[in-house]
Amino acid sequence: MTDAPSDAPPTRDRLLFASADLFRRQGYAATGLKQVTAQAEVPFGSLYHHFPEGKEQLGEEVLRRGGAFFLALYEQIGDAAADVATGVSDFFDGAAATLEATDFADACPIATVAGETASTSERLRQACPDAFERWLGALGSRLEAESVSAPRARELALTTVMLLEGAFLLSRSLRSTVPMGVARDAALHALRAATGADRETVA
Amino acid sequence: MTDAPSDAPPTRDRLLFASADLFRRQGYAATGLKQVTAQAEVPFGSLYHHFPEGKEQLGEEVLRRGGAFFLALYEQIGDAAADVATGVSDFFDGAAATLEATDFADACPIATVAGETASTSERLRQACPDAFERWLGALGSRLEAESVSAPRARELALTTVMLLEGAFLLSRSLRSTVPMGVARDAALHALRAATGADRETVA
DNA sequence: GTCTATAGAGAGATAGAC
DNA sequence: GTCTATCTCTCTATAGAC
Repeated sequence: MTDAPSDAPPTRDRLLFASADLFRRQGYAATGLKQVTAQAEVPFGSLYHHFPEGKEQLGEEVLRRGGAFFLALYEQIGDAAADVATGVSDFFDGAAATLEATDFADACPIATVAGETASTSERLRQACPDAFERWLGALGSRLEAESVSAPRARELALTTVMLLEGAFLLSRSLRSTVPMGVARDAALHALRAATGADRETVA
Repeated sequence: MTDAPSDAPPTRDRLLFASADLFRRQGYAATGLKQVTAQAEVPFGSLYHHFPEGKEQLGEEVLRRGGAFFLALYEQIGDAAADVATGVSDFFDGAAATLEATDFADACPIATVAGETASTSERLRQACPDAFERWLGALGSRLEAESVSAPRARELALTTVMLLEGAFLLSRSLRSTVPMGVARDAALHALRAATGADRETVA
């Protein structure tokens, strides 16, 4: 009942939002908690009130929120699209637009931290496959709804997510949206071949 | 002439080797120079003798060496393979075997640092596209030698590298070589379609 | 050139006033 | 529950003996 009648964004959310921004751009280790509280405009001590387990708890919640955010974004775009392939294509286009608009800073909300912590923090590592699996499940379900077999749907979902993650890395590194566009086309080609839009070119 | 008659691995190389190992596994920011010198079994002060510009210089050289190492590895595997698609498949299989042998710690020599520093250090960021471009050039050249047009060769090379990077991230995160295997199959399919091995299934 | 000791800054975490 | 001040530790980097 502490924040029931509150109006402005709650302190805890401001901390999560600032952390998500900094972790995604700079990585987990390079981001200091002082920097987080400064950007969130929150007194330093409040961080340990809302996240008593410290930086690792904050990191885990940021990963879970980031994963859920990307999932929701995909579901929204997927719902609006005519078919799975179109939805995926739209998602890649949106990612390219965001990269360009943010000077190639805002990419995947979990990739940078996932790479840093895969071998160093079991708690943070575990949060990443949890997010990835939800993405894979969402994409796979839509593919199965378009008559793709379950094993093939899983392969296609994995391929799509890997292309997306690879495209984020190369686009950020090369400072160009060309990789993202090429990845979109590659994903589109694989999905259309499996879902029947290009059925005539396959056996 | 200081290290001319030396036999054991030179100090400078030991530092680069240890740094490459730690940066790849933990990331750049999470790795301390104390940890580097300890693992290299080199006195701390020697680091600044060999790398007077400090951590950033060390990071840059590690990225350049790592990129060259992966290029040489691919060229070696590519030379031994019957065609481009087979060489790429062998490379992915080798990556999967290494991941499994190192408990999913040893993946791409530059990906982790590339993600961390893409938006924070222009010096380190720049070293990554330099490496990526050499990989893309090597793969593209082999594709052109198999009669693929230059623009299409570039697209296929990009797709292959993005699948590889995405597979490294997913495989490390999920602690499974399944993503790497799926990425190999996806790359194989795209390459075979373009180089003619499956010509009958394409227009 | 090799190596030790330390400077100075900043990290994560905490105690305790309010 | 909010916020300030500080503790301890570790970081990068450097000075200077050998």
